[in-house]
Amino acid sequence: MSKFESLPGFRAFYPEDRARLGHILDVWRRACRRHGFREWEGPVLEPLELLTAKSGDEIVRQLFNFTDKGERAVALRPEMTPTLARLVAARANALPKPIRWFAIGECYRYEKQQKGRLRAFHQLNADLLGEAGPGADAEVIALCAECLLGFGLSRDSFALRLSDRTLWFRVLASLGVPDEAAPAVLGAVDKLGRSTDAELLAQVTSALSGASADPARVLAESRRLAAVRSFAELEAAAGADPAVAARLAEWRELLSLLAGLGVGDLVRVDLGIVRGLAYYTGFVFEAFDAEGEQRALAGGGRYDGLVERMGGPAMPAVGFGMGDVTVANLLESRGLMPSYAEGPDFFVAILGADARDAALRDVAALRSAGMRVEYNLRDGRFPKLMQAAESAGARFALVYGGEEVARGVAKVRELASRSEAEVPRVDLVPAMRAVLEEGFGAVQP
RNA sequence: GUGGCUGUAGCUCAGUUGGUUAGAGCACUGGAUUGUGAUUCCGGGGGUCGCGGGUUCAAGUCCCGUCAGCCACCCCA
Repeated sequence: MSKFESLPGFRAFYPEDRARLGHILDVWRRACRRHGFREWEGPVLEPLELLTAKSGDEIVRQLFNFTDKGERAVALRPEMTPTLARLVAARANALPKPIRWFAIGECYRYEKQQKGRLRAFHQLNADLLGEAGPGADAEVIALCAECLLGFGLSRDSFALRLSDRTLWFRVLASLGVPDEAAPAVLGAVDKLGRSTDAELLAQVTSALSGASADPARVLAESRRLAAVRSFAELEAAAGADPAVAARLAEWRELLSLLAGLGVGDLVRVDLGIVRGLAYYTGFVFEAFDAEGEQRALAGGGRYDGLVERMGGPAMPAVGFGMGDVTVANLLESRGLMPSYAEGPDFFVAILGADARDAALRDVAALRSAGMRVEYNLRDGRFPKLMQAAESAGARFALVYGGEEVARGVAKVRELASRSEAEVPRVDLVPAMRAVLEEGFGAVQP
């Protein structure tokens, strides 16, 4: 055991772990590209004030922040959205709209870790900026779904809860809640299932201090709206307020677009989702595990005011984030995590010193042709070498002994079937290319 | 940040009322085996029992502290 341990919440990735992580990142990247999103990347270390500008001073508690040698207050990025806002703001007028961008990067949060939550994790962020209509929301929600379907998850194993902070704001306004008090009331809504009635009433009362609205009525109406689980219930709950009714038209459009994009069956209306974050302004959604643990897998929504607040022009935006830790847990529990070991194409088994020179020439030739080749560094006997080839994860072994070299051939062995064929060494590269493309039959007599 | 549970080999674990030099299986590695791989046999490496202190003739074992992991809160960008 080493004297050193890794820092809490930080992971090291052995090759098999890295292969699993790579699988997740690959699936995300492919899904984003299929949707026409372009990848960007930002700095891991950012000025502290970029992060507090977005989320307020309270988040410093959850940041890896310090003062660097130039006396700058800096922090490891806890997310990528502030960086995105800065990049977009800097070229806002030059970028063709809509902007479809995604990023995959490691992010850091100074929190006490537990299941599904570490201090360093990889996160996918996908954002669509410059389009205010429901078409953008639909596109991003569909992409979120595709980023999970790409793992081979069945359509009933997860779902997307869809809610709407615009609708919440309008309902609260019709109850006499002033705009500036609405986020605090939604903070109470976010805790509906977890706090006692007395605590909730106290929180709403405090949020409404100085306003004319009746806290008990606001709480009761909020409870009713938060219980809405379908669009039909939503229509019924909307009431007579024309501002609320107008919003339902955008709901209809969004639901229709989602159906058109083929993910309508994955969406569940759930007005109980309000997202704690104050900067969300419209539709918000959460992907969650529909079986068993019901854990949250991704979250996002519309944040129309953020780019402007970060110093850019007014720019509508919608996006989501998805972390590797919860996704990995889900795939493991569903048996969907591939356990492929990245083996070489060929294991060259060198039986003796008299064959090594010829074998290494062929190793070099195969490698130059782009094939992945491993070989035994010290001479070994046949059984051990076949074991070594197997445990290396190779599909084929190439056997080099004195006999083969003397006759100018190499022996090709398919490890799984244990069948063999001989190939003249002068034809080795094209023959092995054919084996990889067409299978072992390409060299069998 | 608060609370609960748990720390013995890479992994899963055993270790007696405190008592010799801390063990097993798996894994790794070498040999039996000088060209056809899953068996078998023999050998080897790997532990300051998470770390520090205390009690004791004696601590993996009891006590305190600390760190780490897991879980629940908090938070969830």
